[in-house]
Amino acid sequence: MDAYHTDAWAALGDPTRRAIFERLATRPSAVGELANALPISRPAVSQHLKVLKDAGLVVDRPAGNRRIYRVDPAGVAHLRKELDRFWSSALAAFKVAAEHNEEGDS
Amino acid sequence: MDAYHTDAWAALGDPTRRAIFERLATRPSAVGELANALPISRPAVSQHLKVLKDAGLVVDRPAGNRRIYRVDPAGVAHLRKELDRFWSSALAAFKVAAEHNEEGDS
DNA sequence: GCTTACCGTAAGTGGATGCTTACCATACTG
DNA sequence: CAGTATGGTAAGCATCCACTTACGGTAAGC
Repeated sequence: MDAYHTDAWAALGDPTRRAIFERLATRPSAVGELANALPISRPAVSQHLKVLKDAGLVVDRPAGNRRIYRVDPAGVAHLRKELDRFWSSALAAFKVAAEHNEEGDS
Repeated sequence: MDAYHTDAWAALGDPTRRAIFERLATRPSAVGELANALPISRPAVSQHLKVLKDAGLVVDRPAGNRRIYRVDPAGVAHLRKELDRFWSSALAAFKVAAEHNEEGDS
């Protein structure tokens, strides 16, 4: 339950997917609705949504004729945690290096 | 001064580059040193470093024979800010949707 | 000055990827 | 039951990307 099929980082690495994700965060939408607001075709949006869904970032729910996509809370929390870990591990030693900024190799 | 050549998100989307970045955050290293610790060749590391450098995430400094790469504070701060903006814009409306979680359409 | 170490770049290659059009399945509408 | 709307998927394609080997160029060691 804590392992996702694909990397959320890589999934959001694509600008188009980031745009889709941000738009979904603003408001859950149907596929055609997203495609209408983006400069790409509807199948392309569908494929992007598949990637996002595979990464656990979005979930879909059938709503009559259409299919509503929305941001997945669990995936967001997971990514949030991963980002926090990344930052902490990155900035921890980084701050130490900043202290040695004056001169340390001599 | 606030525009970077390439996307930091996309740069860190690659797992190998994330590993390099984290390792550099832990401790500044030379190219061969990184290549020795990774399952890829030295030129591959060089190319990854070029991408990271282009994204403003790392800086390099010649040290005698070798070339030391380290994390760039400005790039890290920039990415941090961008991530914060992303999260705030994403989670703002997302929280609203969570309140409607009980049931709203029936 | 010659050899060795370190590194960036050029060239080439296999595989991933983002996009398109075409097609099929499902659900609402008359 | 047709006809329309919505969307997932297959097939094809052009591009990008990560990696390799080969080469050139600078700095240290003898």
